Amino acid sequence: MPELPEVETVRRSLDPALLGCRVVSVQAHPVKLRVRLDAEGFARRLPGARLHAVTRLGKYLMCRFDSVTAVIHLGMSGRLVVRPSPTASVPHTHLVLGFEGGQELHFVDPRRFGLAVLLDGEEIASFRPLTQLGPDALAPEARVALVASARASRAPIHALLLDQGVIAGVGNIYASEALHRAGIRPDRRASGVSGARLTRLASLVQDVLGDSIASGGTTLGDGGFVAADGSAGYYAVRLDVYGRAGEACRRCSGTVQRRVVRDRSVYFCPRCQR
DNA sequence: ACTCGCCTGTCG
DNA sequence: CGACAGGCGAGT
Repeated sequence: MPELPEVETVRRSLDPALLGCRVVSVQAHPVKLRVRLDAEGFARRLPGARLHAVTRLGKYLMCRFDSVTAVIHLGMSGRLVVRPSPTASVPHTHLVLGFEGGQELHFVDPRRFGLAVLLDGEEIASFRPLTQLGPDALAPEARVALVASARASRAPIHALLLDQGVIAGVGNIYASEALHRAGIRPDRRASGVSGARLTRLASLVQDVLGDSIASGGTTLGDGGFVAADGSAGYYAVRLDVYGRAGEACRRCSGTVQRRVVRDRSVYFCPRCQR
């Protein structure tokens, strides 16, 4: 479910709640996520450790403790929620960290496409899912990286935006939204888009991500994304095309179309996107 | 550079 | 019942 703005929203809501606090208890279940959750490792290594920082790269969160870092990815359905201790676990809760000060961090992921691993400094430097990421989509160098990759790629521009090895953090919602803002059809071959339009697209990607963060991310329907304090994001009301098939384009008199590409929905306005 | 599989839940 | 869901990676 979460893309960069939602993960950043979670990160910001974790900071005030847990930063500087020590882990006092761990409940972990050895469920199969993207990789099996090492319940025994979490339970053995985390108690007594202090949380020093929560950082983000693309859609990954890194919770840095004294000598280990928990790397967490929310997949499609993952949530991180902070609750007062004790709070009963909802179904599909795979990890609960109790912190001094009476707070609990719950990691819940019904579909189990997410990831939670505990790594030391050496392991994190070679952890594949992280090392193969491109620059974070909000970093200045992401603009250069996107333009350079697009010039060399025969893939549709939409696929390039979703490629985490090019820039990290854009998912299905914001790929459609950025292309709409840029007036570029999603199926356009990346190398066929002019340099000027690519440069503009690269900026607009950052604009749409920033706008969404400012709104606390996108929450679609019930059971959708929530920040760690349980609050929903309200960027959904500002979406131009995502989820709006058949509705009026907000920039021209066209009608938003939905198309399925490799089992993912792509939304665009055929009138103002070329 | 694609397809498919991984999972559960919701909605029509 | 099938369609669909905000992601990723193994395999071809």
